[in-house]
Amino acid sequence: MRRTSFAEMQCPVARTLEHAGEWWSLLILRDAFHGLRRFDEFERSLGISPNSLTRRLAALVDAGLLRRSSYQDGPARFEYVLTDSGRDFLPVLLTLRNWGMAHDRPERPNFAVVDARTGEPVDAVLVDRGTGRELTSEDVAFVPTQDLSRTGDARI
Amino acid sequence: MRRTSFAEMQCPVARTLEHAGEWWSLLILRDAFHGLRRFDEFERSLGISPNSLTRRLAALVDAGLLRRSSYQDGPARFEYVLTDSGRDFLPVLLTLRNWGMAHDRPERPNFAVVDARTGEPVDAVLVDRGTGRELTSEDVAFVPTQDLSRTGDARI
DNA sequence: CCGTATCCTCCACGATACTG
DNA sequence: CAGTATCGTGGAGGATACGG
Repeated sequence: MRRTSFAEMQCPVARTLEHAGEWWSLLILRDAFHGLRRFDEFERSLGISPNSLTRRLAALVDAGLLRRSSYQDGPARFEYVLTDSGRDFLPVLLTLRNWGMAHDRPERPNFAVVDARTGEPVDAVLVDRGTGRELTSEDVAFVPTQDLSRTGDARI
Repeated sequence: MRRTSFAEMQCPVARTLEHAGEWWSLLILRDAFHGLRRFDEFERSLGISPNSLTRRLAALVDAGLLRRSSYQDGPARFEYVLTDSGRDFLPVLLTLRNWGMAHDRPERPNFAVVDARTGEPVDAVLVDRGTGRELTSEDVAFVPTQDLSRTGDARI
């Protein structure tokens, strides 16, 4: 056996890694978030070889992160657009980016609230329901909810 | 050239991928967050072959995410502990996990807000500063705070 | 117990050429 | 333009054996 199947592991991180496939996949998703949709756009942006791109695209479609959508008949043309699942990958990319930037630059990564679909920053503030007081990042921390952490055998 | 060097890319996501190395690396980091430190602990937890583990551990130490720390002389013994950089990877693991869990179960990934000092739940709501509208987890994604990424003992 | 050494396999990726 | 076909390679990872 050459490769342990991450898909069969209980851990949701491992399963995610299985679906995300290879590193190229994440960079393709990143470009998709930037609005790229067509084969040659990805090809030029990434400098990936066309056959590799074909494989990665197919894998992402297969994993349900991208959808292959016809936009022209005659000569059939397709574009690759993010599904909801694919869009849910944005936080992963953002944290990956933050790590990279934190270790390139003096600035540390900051807390940010972004639009779930577009990734655009959202100017929002946390408000305590009881007191009506605004909460800062000094006041609170974010932790996964009970629902998520208490899922039987699901360990990170 | 077999592999494009992600390290040379401008994109911080790509550079992060370069440093994280292979998928095993992320699972090793995950285990490190769970408190594992020794070779055989990782080996048993992951089911990874010992030589692969040696390579991954060395790569993570080389990338500055783990530190190889002697804890015993005589028969020299080492353990592998998270550096600050390694600890900064926690948000990546969390978002990876959230994605995996969101696609296993009906519930969407979410975060709970807790008091930074006591850990007590805080009943708070996100409000858009512009419109005054309350934001739900459907509207926004969270990029964890610096505070969270620095808490070494943060439960995953 | 904590690894290292050898050998091998498999597959992601690149190079190149080709097609409707 | 939007891919597919073919071929070759390097490196991750497993199996196994060995050592301090």
